Amino acid sequence: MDEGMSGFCIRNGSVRGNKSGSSTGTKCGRWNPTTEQVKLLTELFRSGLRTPSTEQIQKISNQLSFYGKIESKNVFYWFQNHKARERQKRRRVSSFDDTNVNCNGENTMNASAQSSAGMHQVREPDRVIETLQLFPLNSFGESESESEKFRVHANDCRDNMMFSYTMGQQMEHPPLDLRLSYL
Amino acid sequence: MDEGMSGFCIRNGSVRGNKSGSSTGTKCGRWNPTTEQVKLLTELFRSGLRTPSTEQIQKISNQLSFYGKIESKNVFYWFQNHKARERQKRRRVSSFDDTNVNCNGENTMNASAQSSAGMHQVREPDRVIETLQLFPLNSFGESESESEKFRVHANDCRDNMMFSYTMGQQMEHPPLDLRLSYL
DNA sequence: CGAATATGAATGAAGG
DNA sequence: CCTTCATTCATATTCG
Repeated sequence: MDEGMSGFCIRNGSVRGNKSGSSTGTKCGRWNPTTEQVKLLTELFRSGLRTPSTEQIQKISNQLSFYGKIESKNVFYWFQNHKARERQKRRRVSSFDDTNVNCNGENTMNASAQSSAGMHQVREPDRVIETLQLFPLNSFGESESESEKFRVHANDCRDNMMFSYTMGQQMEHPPLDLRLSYL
Repeated sequence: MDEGMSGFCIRNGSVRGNKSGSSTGTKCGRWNPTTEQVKLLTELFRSGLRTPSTEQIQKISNQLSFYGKIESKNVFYWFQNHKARERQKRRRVSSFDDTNVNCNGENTMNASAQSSAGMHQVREPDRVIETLQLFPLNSFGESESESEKFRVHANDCRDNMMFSYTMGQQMEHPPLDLRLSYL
């Protein structure tokens, strides 16, 4: 089935772990952030930066270009995605069955994946905020964070006491109603 | 040979030897759907469900959890992949010169792409963000010696200042200044 | 066993 | 901001 495989975008660097050597030829295709870039971006994110302004994007991109090719739009998209997924992640982790989550966690995910799409990793426990804000803006991380969204899942994603009927009750029949009309 | 792979592609081997014998390899690697789960998911797909909403995903996941460990994100990914690959095959089969040979457009980083990327952001009503003063006190900003004369080429409103000099790594003056106070 | 394949997972990029 | 698409990575499974 790989005939005609869309391989026009030659897989250049393959993994991002490129540290030396012919760094990503990066002929075309999409931006492949280096480890350092991801790390720094994550740091910024953790520091509370969520939606950098154009100027900030410019500067970040400029600085990060030291580690590899990068454009402003990459930074822009990165923050967009990171933020969005950080939020979506919360929603998607079902708190039903916890038999899976505790398996010592982060194994299959990359470093950035954990932050981005990783599941219930410990979110920033404390972003040692040495923040010295001059004006009462909303720059603070969590204060302005969830803005309009209320946190429905206030409790942690641990094995909270969900009403797990899956184990205790012996349901003689699976309550499966997967009809679209029901969903 | 580089010992790189610094943490990013953490392909930890801890998950080795998964399910050697144990049928329900509840190992933490990746979700391994059971036959019933796949069957039901396929049924739903065939019923026309393409991109379930969050609620639907939750319900499906919930129902399918009867057959084994599953999370919402598994359902989400399943539909994503299924749809994408259905399309992919489609595309492969009809490898005719479709009108949209726009694989060319994949030269993503061009003027149009940049402008578009920047576009969405420029719409920002430039609130005086200069007040964003944070002191992350993280490690990457240790070096004080960096000259404050950083000049970002803010010449153009667009972000057309990318110059990827991915030449090498000889200059190892790592310290960048990504402090928010600077940004 | 090792390559080829199928598929789960992740993420960059874009659209709306 | 939220959703969706496309591409790629990683791994389980199958096959020779």
